[in-house]
Amino acid sequence: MKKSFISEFKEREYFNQCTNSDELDNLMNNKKINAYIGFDCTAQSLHVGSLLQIMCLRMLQKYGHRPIVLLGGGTTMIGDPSGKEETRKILSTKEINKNIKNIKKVFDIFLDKKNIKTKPIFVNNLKWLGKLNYIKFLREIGKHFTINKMLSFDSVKLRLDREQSLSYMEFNYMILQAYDFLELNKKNTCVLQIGGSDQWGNIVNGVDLIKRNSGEQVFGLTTPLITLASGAKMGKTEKGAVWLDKNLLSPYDYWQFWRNTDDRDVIKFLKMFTDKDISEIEIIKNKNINELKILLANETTSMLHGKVAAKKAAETAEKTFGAGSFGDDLPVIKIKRNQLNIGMNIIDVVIMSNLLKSKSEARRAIKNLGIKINNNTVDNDNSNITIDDFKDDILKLSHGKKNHVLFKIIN
RNA sequence: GGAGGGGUACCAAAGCGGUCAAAUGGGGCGGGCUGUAAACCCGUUGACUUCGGUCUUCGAAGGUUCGAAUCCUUCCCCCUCCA
Repeated sequence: MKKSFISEFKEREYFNQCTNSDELDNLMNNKKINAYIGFDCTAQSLHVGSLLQIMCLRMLQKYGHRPIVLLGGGTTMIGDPSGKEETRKILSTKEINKNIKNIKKVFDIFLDKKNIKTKPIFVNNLKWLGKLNYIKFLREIGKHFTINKMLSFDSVKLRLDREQSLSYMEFNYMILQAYDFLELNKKNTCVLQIGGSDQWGNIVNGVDLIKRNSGEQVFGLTTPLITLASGAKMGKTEKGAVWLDKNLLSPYDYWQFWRNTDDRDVIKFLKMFTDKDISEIEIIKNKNINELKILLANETTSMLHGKVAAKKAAETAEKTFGAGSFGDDLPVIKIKRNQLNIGMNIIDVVIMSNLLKSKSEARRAIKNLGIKINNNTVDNDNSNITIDDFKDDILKLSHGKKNHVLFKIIN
């Protein structure tokens, strides 16, 4: 039996809830549909927290459906209260537009634009939300929403239960998102909205609104919130977000992020974030766990940064961790030869490397034997770095096992 | 609007005139073990330092005092109960 979108969606553990799973499956097997996911534009790019949603769009294309990517210039101006404890800071239109432009690049990478039938449609809801007439909107759309029901949605309820303030502006967010769906349904024949589980309330409102407005049945589908085996939320490390943008996070660091996946999450991530067939994953799943992690890192990195970058990252990792050497994908700091004539204090060199932020931290790290030069532990924070510490004009400085920087002499 | 309670480092939470750069727990970072994993153990966790100390920090601004996170005044914010 041929796989369906919904069956694979479930197999890959993308499935959380659906307004009507059977009918949606039926519809998608008989017809190519347009489906949308909205993305928040509060940040300068997307991070792995949005990757599952992006994978959903890819899967739509795989089954011949057309993804609609909504970059919410309008809704970003309001701020979704779902899952948020506090009102977000309000961004200016200028910032939002800049973000949208940069975020779009992510989709240019992940989505196929060649196939005319599944070529993604990009929309910005500011186009319609920005033109709304308040009175007209209240009469036509607002009448379909009861406050009683709105108060029952988690996004609102949780805030109120904790007596955290929720502004009238934010309170309206769900109506705007519902209106987006209606608009896309009318203009782009969109019949499905996908989102994270925290979007369920917003999505259901859209489905209801369309039902009341035109009687048409449309669908909502959500993906689970990914929690790591360790209990933490995925995608945020202490060093910051795992960005899907090489200017914000290098391909090497992206590769490392996946390479360092908890054992217990590896198979799940292979299913979720790679194009490997489920059947293939079933076959290899008992292979050496470290090989699987490397596979995961290679697959995810090639998807985002390309095969060449992934290979380079893998080679650098191999050399750095395996051979105790280094690869050329590590961050490089250039240093002038004449700076080394008198020697440089080790503390200053550590600061220059950006491995640590303050001199105190650097001293502490040295005291804790956490700093290495060319794999030799530094045990004295007074030592000097001179030209003799360089081999072939290169010096590797390490903080811990995983953080390395190369210093390269330029003349 | 009335009556109480509170705002402490990344988070939670002690401290309530000097011994407080501030207990403890979580988180982070480093070390050990290992597999660039988990668990566990150890160290560390404001900045600068000639390693003697110095500087900035306990909601904000003033004040009392030889000396304040700790006492007083004003202001801002949050919570609980009443209207």
